[in-house]
Amino acid sequence: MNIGDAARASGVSAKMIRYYETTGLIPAAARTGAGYRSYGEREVQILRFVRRARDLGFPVVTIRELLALWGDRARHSADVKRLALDHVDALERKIDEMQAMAVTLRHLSEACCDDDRPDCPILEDLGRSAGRQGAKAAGPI
Amino acid sequence: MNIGDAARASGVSAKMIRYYETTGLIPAAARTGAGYRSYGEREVQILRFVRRARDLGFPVVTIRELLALWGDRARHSADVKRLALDHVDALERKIDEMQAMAVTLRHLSEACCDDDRPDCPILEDLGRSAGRQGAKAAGPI
DNA sequence: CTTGACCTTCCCATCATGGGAAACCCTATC
DNA sequence: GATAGGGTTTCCCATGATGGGAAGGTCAAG
Repeated sequence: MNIGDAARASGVSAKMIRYYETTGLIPAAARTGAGYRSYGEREVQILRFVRRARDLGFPVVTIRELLALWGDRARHSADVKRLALDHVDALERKIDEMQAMAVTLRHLSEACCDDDRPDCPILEDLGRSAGRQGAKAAGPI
Repeated sequence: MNIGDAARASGVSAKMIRYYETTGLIPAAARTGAGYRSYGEREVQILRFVRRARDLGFPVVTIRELLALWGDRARHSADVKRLALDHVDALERKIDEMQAMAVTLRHLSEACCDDDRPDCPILEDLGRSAGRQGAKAAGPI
């Protein structure tokens, strides 16, 4: 199987397969006489694993650990679970941040008259200097 | 005011101020005889605007539009509102994606025995080839 | 005049991904 | 056997927003 077939079979683009190989996430593929990378079912399996983990939002560093555990028959499932739950925590932190942004923006938008007049609470919020966002180091000197 | 003071007063790092200047997001600062960038209240105000917009998750391209509207006394508030609500939509799409990931991972983790045995539904999910994730182009030829 | 803090530009790195060029290879058709 | 088309290789560059750091110039206080 050439890289294009492996890409189609795994859902990982050929570009990314090469990238994963150079960064050591996946082992280097065997080569044909002409230098083409060659893949079998086993390799496609690994690529699918990576693809699925990416779809679940795991960063590549964590996928590296997951792959290692996957290949370790003496693994402790608790280690896998910890990686998964740590990632869930990270996801939830980001979700909370974004929800806070969305709530603020919805509030401001509700108060916006939404017509051809220039008055706009959104711009007023962004432009008001009262926030003193940068005050951490600019406090009373 | 030098760039360091402007950074402290606005909450935008000196590095980012220079970056915003080179990308044209903010106008080039005036220079002292020695070539130092010089900032006044007006410029700090702009930087705070950018900072607040970044905190609300707006991408820089959109901040560019927001800044233009901010400076346009003939603006229509509806245009601002549209930018804000489009961004809320984008946030919500990402939130939904991440929540789906978190839900899947929590389900899998609940089923994980969480001890020193190797059996793990998380790895089983990642490794199962039944998914055929890459099947879009690999279907019946 | 020295010292330390500040400023300048320039380059590099992140993270995961894509685009594109130049060269090479393989297969099918003529 | 020649040619065309599509696949593959490596290499370089770009993204977006941010930080790190080096080499060198500047300013203000002592």
